[in-house]
Amino acid sequence: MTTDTNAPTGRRTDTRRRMVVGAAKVIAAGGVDAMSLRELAIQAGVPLGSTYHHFPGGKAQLVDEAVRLVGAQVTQLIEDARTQGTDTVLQVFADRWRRVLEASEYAAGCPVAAAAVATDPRHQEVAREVFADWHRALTRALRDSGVPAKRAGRLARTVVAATEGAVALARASRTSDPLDEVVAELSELVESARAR
Amino acid sequence: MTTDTNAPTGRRTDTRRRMVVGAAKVIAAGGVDAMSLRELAIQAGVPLGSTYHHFPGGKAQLVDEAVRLVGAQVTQLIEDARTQGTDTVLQVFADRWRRVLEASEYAAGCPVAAAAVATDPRHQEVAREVFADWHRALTRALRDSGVPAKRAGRLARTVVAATEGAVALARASRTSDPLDEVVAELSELVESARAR
DNA sequence: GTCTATACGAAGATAGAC
DNA sequence: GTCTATCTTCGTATAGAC
Repeated sequence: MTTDTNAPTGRRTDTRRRMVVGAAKVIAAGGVDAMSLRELAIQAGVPLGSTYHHFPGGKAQLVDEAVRLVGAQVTQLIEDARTQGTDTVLQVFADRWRRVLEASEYAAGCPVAAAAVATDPRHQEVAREVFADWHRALTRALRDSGVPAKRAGRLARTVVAATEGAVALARASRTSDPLDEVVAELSELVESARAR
Repeated sequence: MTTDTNAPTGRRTDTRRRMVVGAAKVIAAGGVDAMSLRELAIQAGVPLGSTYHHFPGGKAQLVDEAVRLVGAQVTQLIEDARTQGTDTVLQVFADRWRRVLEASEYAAGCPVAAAAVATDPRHQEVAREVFADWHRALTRALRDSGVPAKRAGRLARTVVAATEGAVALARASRTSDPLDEVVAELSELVESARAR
């Protein structure tokens, strides 16, 4: 039963997830305000009313879940790169956003950043938690690659900030050049932090 | 006549500017979508209909003017610091945003970044131009302070990206710590770029 | 020329039929 | 439990009175 992927319950579960994924995409492209439950329900092929069955907390809940989902995915990405001893965690992190940018022709960016600049403090809090997760994971990765513990935290924060900023610049200029340039400079910075 | 600050025409001109300044603040706090012409008109003490007399292009025009205004102010700030030989252009740029963050208790950020992630390509284009202005000014400043010409452009881009990203992180965490950390790292980077 | 009143659409959310 | 129809509010924009 539970292995039957065509079962009604299976489809329903899939629908719920598709709504969260769809929400993440719309938020990444236009911010929290641009995400309409109506349009999202239409795109997912479910009636508007059903949205409140799956998400009793309404729009706020859906937004939070979407941001947390992307947040967890990226945290995992960083963790995987770290445990595999990849010494280019920078690249892994930046490439994730490069793919989002290119796949959307620079229309979409980072949904966590969108939540960070939302008016609702609730969404900002979620963004804070996700950024903190990324920061922790990146700090560990930098320490693993030889950056002194005292410096790693500050450097990891800069990696998150610079990359997020580069994504915004890339959207404005419709080029991934900002991301390339920032990664190059961050690499220099990490290298010099390792040396001393 | 033109020096009479209490003249009706004087007040009108002031009203128009106040609307642009007010728009910039709302955009900085909640993004382009959060800026309502209704609320803005109320706050400025003018009827909603008058908005379209001052800004025939409607909301889009007001948004663009607001973003360009802040953009020009910051460009001037960088230029002033450069011509006065300030070797901490980084600090001047970052402090500008630190003030915005603290004055709003971390509710407001950069309106240009907000335009960069807007759905309307028109606003993104304005953001691109403003970012380009800042980039040019910062590149010149870095060259003046001894950074090789070939490196200065890349480094300036990183300064803009990292600072903008730090503002977003600061809003999420309701602390200016990210800005401090990023400025510290950027200073190291500039210093090392000067040395070699 | 300045402002009042309103048109028109879309948003989030819910009530209630089935 | 699932979906239809609707309520209320707020957005941009405009028509037309003064």
